[in-house]
Amino acid sequence: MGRKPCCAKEGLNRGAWTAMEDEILVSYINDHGEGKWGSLPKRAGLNRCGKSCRLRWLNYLRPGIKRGNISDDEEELIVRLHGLLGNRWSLIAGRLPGRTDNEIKNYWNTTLSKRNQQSHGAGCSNHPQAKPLPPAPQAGGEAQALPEGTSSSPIRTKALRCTTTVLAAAEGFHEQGRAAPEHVAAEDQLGDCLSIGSIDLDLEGIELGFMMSPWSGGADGVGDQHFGAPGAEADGLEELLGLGVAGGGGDGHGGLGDLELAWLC
DNA sequence: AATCCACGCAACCGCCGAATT
DNA sequence: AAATTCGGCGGTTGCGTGGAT
Repeated sequence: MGRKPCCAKEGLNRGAWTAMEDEILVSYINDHGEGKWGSLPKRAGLNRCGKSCRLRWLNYLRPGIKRGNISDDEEELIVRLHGLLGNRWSLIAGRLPGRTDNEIKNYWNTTLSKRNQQSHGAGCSNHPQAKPLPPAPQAGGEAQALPEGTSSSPIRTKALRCTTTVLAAAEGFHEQGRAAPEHVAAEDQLGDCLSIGSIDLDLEGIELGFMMSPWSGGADGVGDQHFGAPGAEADGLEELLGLGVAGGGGDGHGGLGDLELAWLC
């Protein structure tokens, strides 16, 4: 499909934003609201591409952004969510109010991935950090993750890049010769490295029920504020992850639509 | 004091799916 | 139905900074 490349236009400012540009962008968005990023620069009088404006706003200028000083609780939550979701930074960020996907991605790449590497080889403990990083979910990657000759019918709600975790569970069932499991206990498949809880898939009703195990809650409640009481039954992934519930800081990230479930049939 | 190097972070790039034409 | 546009995401790059030599 033909598509003009963003930011290809010559003469646009690139690189670090100036205070003046920030001011113009904030002022414009305060007056006119977000959106229409493609035409925003022109309307606002910014010599930037729309994507650049969007990125600047979402990651740095938006109200409520927290910068730096990632707490231990936030860090643990990042690690846990990364173990569950892989490199789904926007989803992870949606669980950390005030944090952006870019910041979490950077934090992971600079800090946590190193720590993960250091602890690699120490065996699979109860901590996901001790587990090798899951392969980054790639577009269409779920298909190749399935055994040959296996057809899959993913519930593809929005994101193609998928939850490797759930697929891994499905794979495990395939290996057990169960073509169409009625119930998938993800915890069994994932081992205690991911003590997220058990996942029940009712394929007939395409209903999901989750029994959650305790998440370590921190002093500020980051770890458990969205997940309900331990053992409580949630209504699905959305509640499990707190996606779309309480807005996750209202940044528009996350949501059940971002998740994909796959099963073998 | 000067240079080198490693690290962290901000920003860019390319791709994708959804929405629109 | 096909083409195009838009918004969004994750991976990667490159610059600035601080520490080591």
